[in-house]
Amino acid sequence: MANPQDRYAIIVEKFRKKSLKLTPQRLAIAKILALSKGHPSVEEIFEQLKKTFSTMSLATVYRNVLLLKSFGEVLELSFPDGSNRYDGNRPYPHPHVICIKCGAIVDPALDALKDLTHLVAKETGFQILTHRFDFFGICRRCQNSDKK
Amino acid sequence: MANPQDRYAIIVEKFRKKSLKLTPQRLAIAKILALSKGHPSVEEIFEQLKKTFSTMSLATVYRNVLLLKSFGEVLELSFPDGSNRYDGNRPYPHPHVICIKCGAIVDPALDALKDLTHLVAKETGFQILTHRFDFFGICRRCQNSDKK
DNA sequence: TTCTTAAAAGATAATAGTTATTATTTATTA
DNA sequence: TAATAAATAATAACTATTATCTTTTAAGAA
Repeated sequence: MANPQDRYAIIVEKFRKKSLKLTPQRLAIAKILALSKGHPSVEEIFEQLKKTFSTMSLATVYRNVLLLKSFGEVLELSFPDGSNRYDGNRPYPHPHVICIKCGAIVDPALDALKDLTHLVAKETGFQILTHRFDFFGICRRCQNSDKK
Repeated sequence: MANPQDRYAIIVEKFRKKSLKLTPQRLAIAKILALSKGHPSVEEIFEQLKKTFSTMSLATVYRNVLLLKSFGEVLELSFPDGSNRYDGNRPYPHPHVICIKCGAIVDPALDALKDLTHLVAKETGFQILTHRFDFFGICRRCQNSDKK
């Protein structure tokens, strides 16, 4: 996991370079995404910030997440059930392991992937630009709680 | 690719076993999905069947795709842009290569994946149930047409 | 073949997540 | 401190999918 403070500084610098305003709401959203351990959803970011900003609007969260996505500073993970989760800490494609019971998302180390990309490019003739690798299953905690 | 006729027969048999009616619309949807070379969307299935069934309803396509999905006879591929495509020919998880220009979807042969699943299970403690592997890029045809 | 009926189709309303719009507020710079 | 371009807040609009309800039909029985 990248240092959250470094990621936060990088994102703020991106805003500054593009002469975008550093509003408190915007910075707070950036901070949550830079931490981003739990891969939060827009709704979760919104709920968390309502405590600090009483007038916080859901649209503001959507707007800024969209913006950061367009900068390549946030990775969007959309799931078959329609839900979207975000990673501002590691905004480049990487594999995820998702618990279908509790929704937890874990980043496994899987170095073998680079080789796969080359293999696929060779086999299909595609120029591969990005990828998405997700494993779905049940985390250790949920496996244990099921046994009770 | 599995034999489309076999896949069609399997799906029809599934309907029969569950005492579900074999309506012409239902059978036509099943046939398109059993072929399913191009990984059609609901909209594409609907457009194609309107030619044969003048009163065809979009809801009927959704209803039957949902049904087949619940039987495990169709694999749903949902994409970040919100689009959904379906594979009734190989309804089990397998990797895809998607062209971001023309939307073509190709199934590469990638035997290395089984090992990855075991690796991930070992590393994370998850019980892995399914997965999703997508490579995004530009197909050979679109690479060539760009050069013009 | 005709009759019965449970299920499916068709048409459309409802839903949910996201994006667009507009008036108000605010960060930034001079 | 004032000017203003941009962001926020509130809400309307949009889109893909699902639910509802009425009409039609497949399938088994008489």
